Amino acid sequence: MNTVNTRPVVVRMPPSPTGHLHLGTARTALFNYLFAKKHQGEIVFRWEDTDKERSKTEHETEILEGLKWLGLDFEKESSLMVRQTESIDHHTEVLRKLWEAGKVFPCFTTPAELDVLREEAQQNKTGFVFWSPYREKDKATLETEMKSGRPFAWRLKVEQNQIISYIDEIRGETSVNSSTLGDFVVARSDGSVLYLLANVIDDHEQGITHVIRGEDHISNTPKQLLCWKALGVEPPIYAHIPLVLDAQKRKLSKRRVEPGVAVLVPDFQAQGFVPEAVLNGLAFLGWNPKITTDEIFSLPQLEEIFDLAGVNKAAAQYDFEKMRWYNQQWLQSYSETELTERFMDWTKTFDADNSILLEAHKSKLPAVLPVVAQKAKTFAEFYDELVYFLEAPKVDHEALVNEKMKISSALAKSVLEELASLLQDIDESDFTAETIKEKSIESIAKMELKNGQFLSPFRFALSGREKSAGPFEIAAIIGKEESLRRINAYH
RNA sequence: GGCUCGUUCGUCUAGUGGUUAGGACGCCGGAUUUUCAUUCCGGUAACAGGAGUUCGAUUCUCCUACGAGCUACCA
Repeated sequence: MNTVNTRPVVVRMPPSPTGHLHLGTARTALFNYLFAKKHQGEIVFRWEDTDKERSKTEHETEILEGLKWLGLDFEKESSLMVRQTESIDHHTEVLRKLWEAGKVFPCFTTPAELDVLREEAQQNKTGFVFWSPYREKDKATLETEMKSGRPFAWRLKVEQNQIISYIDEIRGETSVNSSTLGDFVVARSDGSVLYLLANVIDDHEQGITHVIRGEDHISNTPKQLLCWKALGVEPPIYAHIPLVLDAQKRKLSKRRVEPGVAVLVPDFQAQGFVPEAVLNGLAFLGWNPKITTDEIFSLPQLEEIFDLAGVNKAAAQYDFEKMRWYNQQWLQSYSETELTERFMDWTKTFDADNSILLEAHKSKLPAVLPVVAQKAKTFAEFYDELVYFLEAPKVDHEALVNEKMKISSALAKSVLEELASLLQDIDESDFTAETIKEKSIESIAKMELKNGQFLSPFRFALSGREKSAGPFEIAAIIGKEESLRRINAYH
């Protein structure tokens, strides 16, 4: 299955700057990047910007920046960065040579006529295959026809009834009969070359050895192989990676996904994912290292173990929950200071309102954030969990009462009084979660209470919540003075 | 409709001509915890169907079913 190829590896990354940075695009970029790294190869980054209507520079920026955020710095890593529009003249030149060589021909069948034929094929329940009546006309006739100004399209003269087969690095051998292809269009009348051919010309020009792209291009491959043949050069190795599907098993698209589910790289940024996690999750969508069951890998580690053989054939359904899990794993792997730094950076751009408050409490964050990271999976969920560390909750006497736990208003009051003196007695320097816990247990025994009867009012007075981080941790983090202030607020 | 590709727990996947078909997410239960979460332990659940090859097929072959992609003078 391995095609012997002694040339140094050259892959390419050819995005169209016509939209946002989609998960699928990012994954294709990742796989190309990893493959190149693994084989000490080169990367050609090519903007396929020939669609002038839809190509936008802001998309270019977003795509490049988004990839860079993920850790894939193509500006730095690419041996060549080009725009397809720069080679338009060259495309036209190649087309002219193909015409001279009799590989392509002008076809004067009009779009309207083609529509009729398509309709017919549809009704006869056969595939629409078009063999142009102009394919066998002699050159001189066609030349004069062209000069007449009649509109035409350039078509490749496809040999009939030929088996076109190739070995896909991921799927093995696949073959198609050229009879199902017909003479397909490769350029417009004005000589502007279409994707199918332009792509091949560029790949050739740039010495691409491996084309790693999405499965949605699989049916283009036989046609492109024919283009390579017309050019008279050896084609590269093709590898088609499986599609990413949504919950309905359709090609993943931002539009069809449930609200809150991130699909575009900017979505992940806004929700407070860390790039390592997104990249990690992306790598495992349709790929598996096989030699281990570990699933947490950094980019450098992936560079080591990545192998096209580990890429799956079947399309993979996208699971946002698992992405969130990857994020939590990464969040928990950071040191206090790193977590704080990353979180603060994130709030500055994505949560500016709270950023100011957080900045004011910055010194507390290293202690608070690791606790928060146990509960929240993304930065966007952090604030809600850490706000009570920073600001005193509202006093609410009634919420202290809990019939189920047998906490009466009077009991709550005495618990908080006990707590106040308990905390007061602990020395500032010894105000740790452990000590507070120790003393609390003594008080619980002394008052002959159940743990919950004591700790529930404790938790609520500090956090204003029934569910929160542990009261000992909160107290230790906010400190003696603030803890007492919150408890005494109930007097 | 035509062409092409694909099919192992709900999801991502490992795996082999003979395995108790393994791991992860999710879910459920238990332990720890005052709670939620974390952590630890345990559980749930899969080889699409049929035929063939074979002593034996989840694994090899064929057929069917289902799914998806493509089907532009877009990329």
